Formats: sequence, C-alpha cells, structure tokens
Amino acid sequence: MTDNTEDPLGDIAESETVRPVKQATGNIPQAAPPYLRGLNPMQREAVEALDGPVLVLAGAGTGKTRVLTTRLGHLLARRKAYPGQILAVTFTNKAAREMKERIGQLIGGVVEGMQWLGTFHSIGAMILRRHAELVGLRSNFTILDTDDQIRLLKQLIEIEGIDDKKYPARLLAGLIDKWKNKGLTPDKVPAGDAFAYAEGKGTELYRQYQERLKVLNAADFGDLLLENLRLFQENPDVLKSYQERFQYMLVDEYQDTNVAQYLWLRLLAQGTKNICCVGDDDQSIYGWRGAEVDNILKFEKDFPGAKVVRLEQNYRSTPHILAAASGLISANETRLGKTLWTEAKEGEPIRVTGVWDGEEEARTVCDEIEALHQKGSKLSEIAILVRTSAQMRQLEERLITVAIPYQVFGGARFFDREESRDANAYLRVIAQQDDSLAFERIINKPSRKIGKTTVQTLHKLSRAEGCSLYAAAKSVVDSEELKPAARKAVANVLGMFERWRDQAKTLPPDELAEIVLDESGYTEMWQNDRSPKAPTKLDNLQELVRSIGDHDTLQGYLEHIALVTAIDKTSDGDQASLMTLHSAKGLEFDYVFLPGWEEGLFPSQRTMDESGLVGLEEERRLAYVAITRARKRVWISHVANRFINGSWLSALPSRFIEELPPEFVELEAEQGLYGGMGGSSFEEAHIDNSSYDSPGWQRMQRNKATQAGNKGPGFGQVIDDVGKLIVTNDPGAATYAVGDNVRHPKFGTGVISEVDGNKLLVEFEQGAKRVISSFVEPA
DNA sequence: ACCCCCCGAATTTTT
DNA sequence: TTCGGGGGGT
Repeated sequence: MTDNTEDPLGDIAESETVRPVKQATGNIPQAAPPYLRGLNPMQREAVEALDGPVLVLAGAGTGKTRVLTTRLGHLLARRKAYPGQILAVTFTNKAAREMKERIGQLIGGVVEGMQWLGTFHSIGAMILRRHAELVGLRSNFTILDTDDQIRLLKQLIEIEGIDDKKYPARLLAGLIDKWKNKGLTPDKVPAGDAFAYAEGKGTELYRQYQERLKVLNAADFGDLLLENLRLFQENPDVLKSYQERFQYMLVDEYQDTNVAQYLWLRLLAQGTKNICCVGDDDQSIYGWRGAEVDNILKFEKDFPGAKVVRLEQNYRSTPHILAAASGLISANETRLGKTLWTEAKEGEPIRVTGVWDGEEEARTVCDEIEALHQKGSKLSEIAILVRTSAQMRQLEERLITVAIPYQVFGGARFFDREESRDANAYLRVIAQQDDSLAFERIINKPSRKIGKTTVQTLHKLSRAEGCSLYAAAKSVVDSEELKPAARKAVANVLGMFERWRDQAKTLPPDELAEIVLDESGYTEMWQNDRSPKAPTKLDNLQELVRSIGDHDTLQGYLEHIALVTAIDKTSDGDQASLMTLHSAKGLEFDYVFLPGWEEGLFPSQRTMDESGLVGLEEERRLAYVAITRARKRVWISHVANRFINGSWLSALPSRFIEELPPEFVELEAEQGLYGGMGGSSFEEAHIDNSSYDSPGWQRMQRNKATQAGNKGPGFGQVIDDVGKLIVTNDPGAATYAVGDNVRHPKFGTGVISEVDGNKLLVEFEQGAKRVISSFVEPA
C-alpha cells in the first residue's frame, strides 16, 4: 500500500524499548518486539494491522490507549513512516497530551517530529493557517470562542431589526454551530432548517456572519473544520498534498466525531486508506454537540474490506461493576453490541442508597469517603461524578465541612473570567488588529471617554466600508466625523496599540502583557476599584501574566488559550475529585460515587424532552460511562427531594437504577421516602454506620429481601405504569399508634405523639422528631 | 456614564 | 437559588 522506497530514517532513535525491525522479507516468523509482549491477542491484532482501514471497537477499560500508542510506536519502529507522516487525532487536549507522553515513554525520549498529533481543532487550525488566503483569511486569523461568536451575532441580529428576545443570539449561535458540525456552508443549509430562526432569516444571518468573520480575519471553532473542508474541496491540489503527507491516520474516540470531522477524515483517507479509528459506541455521550454514532456504525461501508477488531477484555473493573454496567447498557436498542469480560476476582456489589434530600446525600457520600480514607485509600483514587454542575455546590460544602481535600474539574474556567478576557482582548488586538470583538471589548475599559455614540459611529463606518472597527477608527481620526474630544481619545488608543505592536516584535509575551496592562490603565482600574472582588481580579491578572510566560510567542499564547481551555490542574497532594460525568470520560478511579440518580435529573428531563428515545439512550450511555469509571466500588444514590432551580421537587429514583441487574446491586434505602406528604418538610432519620446492627436496620434488610424477589431494585412497590414509575408505601411496614413506646437507633427511646401513615412524631428525650416507622421498633 | 433593581432563565462541554 | 441582561433612574 505504502511505497516508501526510502527508509524513513530513524530520527526516532533506536532505543532499548524499540528495536526497529526490518520489513519481513520471507516467511520467517519474527520474534515479537518487546513492546508487543503483554498485549492480549485482540490488542495485538489491533496494533499489528498497520495497513488498510481498521476499526477498533474498544470497550471501557480494555486498554485502548495502550493499543493506540503501541500502534504508533509499532509504525515508527517498523519504519513505515516518518513521524511527520502520521496524522493522529484526538478529541481533547488531554487525550492528545496523554498520547504524546505515552509514546515518548514507549520509544524513549521526546516525540520529535510528530507534529500532526493533536485535536481535530488544533490540526485544523494548523492546516488552515498554512492556506488561509485560499479561504479568505490571513494566516494570523483569530480564533473566536463562543462568547465572541454570540456578541458578533447579536450585532448582526440588531442590524437586521430582529427581536432578540424572541430570537436570542444564543439560539442562532447554536444553529450555526449545528450546521457547521454537519459540514453545511450557508448555501447548503436545508430550507426547512432555516426556518428554525426568525422566519427563515437564519440562513441569511449565517451568511452575513461568515462574511463578517472574514472582515475580522477570524474563525470560530466550527470554521476550523468547515473551512478546512472547503479548502480541500475547492483545492484538489492542496487536498492531494495532505493525502500524500499522511501515510497513516489514527483517530481516537471515533464515536464522538461529527459529520464535518467525518467528511474531513474521509477526504484525507482517500489517499492511502491507512486509517485506524478507535471508539466505543456505548460511550458516545456528545450527541447533543453534533457527534454522530452513525460514523462508527458505517465505517465498514465507507471503507470496504475494513478490518474490525473488538477489544472486550476489561482490565479495569470488578466483575460486579462490569456486569452491572453491561446489564444497564443492554437496555439500549441502537448499539453494535459487545460483551466485556474480565479475569478479575469478584468484588463488591454496587451499592444503591436512597436518602431524603441533597444535604443528607452529601453527608452520606462524604462519610463514606472519610471511611475509605481512614482505611488507607488515597483520596486521589476517589471521585464523585455528577450529572450537572449545579449538583456540585452542596457536595463541595460538605467536603469543606468535613475537611476532605478535593479538586473540581471543569467548571468556571480561568480564562473565562472577566479580567482574563479583558487582558487577552488587548493582546488579541496587538496580534491581529482586525479582531473587532476584542477591540470593542476594551476600547473603553478602563474608561477613556469613548462612549456608546462614538462606538456606534465606528460601527456604522466599519459596516459601510466593510472593514474592521480598528480600520474604521483609523480613518475616523483623520476626519471630522467625531467631536474633537472623542477623536483625540480614539487617536490615543490607536497610538498605544501602534506602540505595543512595535514592542511585541522584540519583547517576550509576558513582559509585553505587563506593559500593556500597566500603560493601558487596566491594572490601575482594578486598583482603584473598591469592590471586594477587586483584589482577586488583581491576583488573577498576575497569575495570567505568569501563565503567559509559559509561551515563547504572543501567537503561541493566543493559540493556546483559544484551543486549550482547560488548564492543567497539577494535582498537588492527595485530593478527591469532583466533576461532571462528561468530564470523567477516559478517567478511572478505585472508588466512584454517583449521586443524583433521579428521574428528571438523570436521565435529564430536558434531554428526554428534546431528543426522546435517542436522548434517553445517550443518558444511559452516560450512566454506563459513569459506572465503568470505577475499578473497585461504585456507590449510587438518589434523594426523595431535590432542590433545583430555586424550588423543591420530589423525585423518583432513576429508571437506570431499575435497570441494574439486581444480583449485582445492594440496596440501602430508607423506607417510606416516597409515601405521600410530598413536599412537606420532614425531618428524616438517616442511616449511619452505628445503626447497621440495630433491629431497625435488620428489619429494613428483611423488607428489602422480600421485595428483591419479584422486581429487583425497588423502593416500596414499584409498578411500571404507562412508562412512568409509581412508588407506593411499603405495605409490610409495622403499624404504630399514638402512645406506643418506640426505640430509634439514633435518638433512643420515645413516645409516639402523632401518626401519619408511616410517619411518626415521636417525643424523644432530646425532643420531638419526625421519623419513619421503619426506623423504629417497639420498645 | 454608571449603578441598581427586576425579571427571566436555568444541562452536559470540547474546541 | 443564582446569575446575567436590560431598562430605568441618577
């Protein structure tokens, strides 16, 4: 297939771990190179099938990354290609970084020359910068983030006279994103789609938006791929040069690719057809962002004769965890189907706990973590994974209260902060003066007496001339259009930028940033600010300058912040992790806590409303991803009452709990959580370790056991009724009357003063408490 | 030009 | 509840 006649020299040094092997010339079997030893047969097959299209279906924890990196190492060792002839794309920077590191370890030393290992977007940007002029950009184009995108759209919407209350810019941004993800340029947007925004003006706005981007010399995230696609389609010679360059292609997380990425890959792969895609349809959780699981399903059609390798031996989790996850995911209709297995010894069942509310849930989770920690587990091996970031606060509060060191991944990002964005805006204008979004952001920050009217004038001019704001500003200072004061102010700003741009040629970026923040008066602005947030902002600015120092060039820094949003959190010390399910993909921990498994929250009501069954299946895959993060144990919990969006909702346990095969699950639910009285405040007794041996506890175990027989995991009686779960009171609960003496495992003995179904008001020694009947026993 | 209050909306998120 | 945006007031 490849006819590299010349020997792609070993600028990958021949190291001890990699012994370059000559291409086999006869049928003499070669001794396996050391890096192939220890791979299982399937893994080895995936590594050694170098030529032609290959699809690797890699289940969770089956050694996917190892296969990917070993395959790359094998390619290099076999001298199939120069490092610079291999295209290796990942979805996230994290994955790219990890791959780089591991290849480094494998072949010993730094991976020099593997310049085409990166995310879709970073590689897209790289290619686009090389040929920018062919798509109407200049090579120093700015990469806009979502925020810039929306601000630009807002301007266009306003000009069109569209009511942005009825049709918010966010909505249009979402649509444009969707179109770009599908590889649709404005002229290709289906007529039906266009009506999704402002009676069909969506397409026109999309067109205007694209035009404006060119004037601003800017590209949004979607463009990094879409414009690449256009570049290849309109310039066959350019496409051909890349087809020839990329002798081998490797794609990670293939199930997450969108149509644009798919088309891009398919164009490039038409050269050698040496493309290897690795993915797991069961872990596709980015459908809402345009990912097409179909890409993985139709791989064999697109690449006839493709070799398909399944990795099914799991090296991560216990059989219990694996079985529970497999059982759950088997409820999905649309999947290729895999059977994961493991040689690992039995572990402990998945524990499902039902409690009263979020506070108690947080307490329970943290108690459990504390216990693990005391038994010697490292906190860094413990993770709490939540469906939405709104769930994090309560958990954080508890973690802080009990002093468990923890780390939040994702969440509010450093570069998203106001002061970071402002500082970066200055730098962006220096690097690329036509970046009007950045220019507008800081033209009057700090205040320079350049008000709304002045900016409006600049806007009008820029629109009329089809030029950027900066260019408009330039021309306006030589005209009579503005009042003398305003004209002077604008001239002043331009003067500063001219000076800084000059200095940028010689100064390292962090020094430049310092000068800019100082001379612009931006730092001073915060120094004079009396609000309590000012000191933090100043600290952040310093931190920002420091991080700019990590880069050699201003361009390099700007590229970094545009494409690498998540900061590398150097985990200092032993910390537990708290993150969303989405950001947990690809990670693994010994112990995993999964709070908030309630209908409406998980599966998310919104997803189900918007995407129906497809959405539900994606949520289920998310649950599958969640469970398979764990090596040793999983705790799932749900609450009866959840505080969401400022109000209390009574919630039913997630249907996913029902779907876990009961034989791998251990239930630990308070009885009577779901019996009437919805919404009333009710002090709930909770189970703690000290009550495990109490009669109440034992009775609960018995109740549970009798229920387990007919319907698996349940809470009280669970009936499937027209797709809705209905939970009733536990019929077997003991009955009490006013005046009875009872004993509670936690509160001691007391007298019942009120009975309401299974809820009792009991006068204990320490005061009256409302408890659930299943928690007390006759005294 | 700035500040404050009220209203409405409210995943997931990488790039 | 909390955040952000817009409108109105100073």
